[in-house]
Amino acid sequence: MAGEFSRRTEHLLDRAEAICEHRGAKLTELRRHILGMILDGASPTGAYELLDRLRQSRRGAAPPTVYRTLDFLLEQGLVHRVERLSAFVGCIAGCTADPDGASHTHAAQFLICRECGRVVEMQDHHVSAVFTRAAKEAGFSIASATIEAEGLCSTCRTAAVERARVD
Amino acid sequence: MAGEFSRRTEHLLDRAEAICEHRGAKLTELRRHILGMILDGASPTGAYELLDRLRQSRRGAAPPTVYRTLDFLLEQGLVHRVERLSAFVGCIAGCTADPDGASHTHAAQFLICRECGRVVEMQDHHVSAVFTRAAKEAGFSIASATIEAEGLCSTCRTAAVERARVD
DNA sequence: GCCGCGTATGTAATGCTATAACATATCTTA
DNA sequence: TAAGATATGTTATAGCATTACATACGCGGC
Repeated sequence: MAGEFSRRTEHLLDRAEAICEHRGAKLTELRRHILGMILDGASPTGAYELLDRLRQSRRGAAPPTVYRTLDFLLEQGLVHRVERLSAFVGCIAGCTADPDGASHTHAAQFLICRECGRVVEMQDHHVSAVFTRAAKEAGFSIASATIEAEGLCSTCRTAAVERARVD
Repeated sequence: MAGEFSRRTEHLLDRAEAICEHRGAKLTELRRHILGMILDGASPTGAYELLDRLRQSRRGAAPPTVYRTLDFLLEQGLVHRVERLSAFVGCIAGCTADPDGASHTHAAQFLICRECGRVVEMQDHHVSAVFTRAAKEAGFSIASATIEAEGLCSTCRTAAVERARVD
């Protein structure tokens, strides 16, 4: 089964496995397989798409198979959920963290282009820090944050401006 | 039908109606009814809960009835969608905006308490501004942003600390 | 070794959220 | 009043997620 994923993905999987082990958690074959599919994907992947692909090698796979695995990966900070897409992406920071490091949560922001559908991930610490601080001032302690936006990526914005100019 | 909602809600509905009219949009009876239910609710309301309540007065109501109306209200900036809850809350800023004012979008942040389920809405301009600027630096222009968090509200946090102390 | 327990996965059914596609009604304005 | 635009009704279906219970697997203590 080795070589099933890209070299980069396999490398990340190895690191993720080491991180889990260090935490007393197990990146089982199933979990590794699903994390691999997510990491290998160019864009966020839906649970049922993961299920379809999983079924190619695992006959009896059903929704709980996938959702339980996703819960595990989310808990371990190995993947993010993009709320607006109900889809999942790998968390590179989570997969490459120092096993001795403390926190499991890696703040990320997602930008979704309306036009081309592409999703850009940002890891702007300042953005999450400002939000965390504002929440704290309201007496609220954040366990996990969702920061996402829909709009136009630079390419599509340029194209839109161009179209407007021609009209 | 007047007096169906709280005084405050009826007032907001009147303002929302004026705003729509000024924009050349119509806050029809159906739209007013659904917006009223949302504004009257203490916490975010799901589409199917709105549907159930709507059916008490409108026999043939079906999911599209509600979702189309929600689309309209979202477009007009009269309600927000809380992604993590798949639920809707009224946008006070949107309902009380100056009809001559420009933008329809009012940036809001939502804090959802894990313990008590309560949802706090913040309108911290700085938070959204920082996010918008960070996105812009990545070449991305934001049309609409989602900024939400799950965690503990001040009350539940205090209670949790108390419990920990006793143990 | 094997028993018991905790963890992980299999399996079937169901619930919740949202949209597609087409029909009908209402409103506007020329 | 006819024509077009907007709003709503109606039926069906798609997509996302969970519940509940059964089975298998791994591992420490006896």
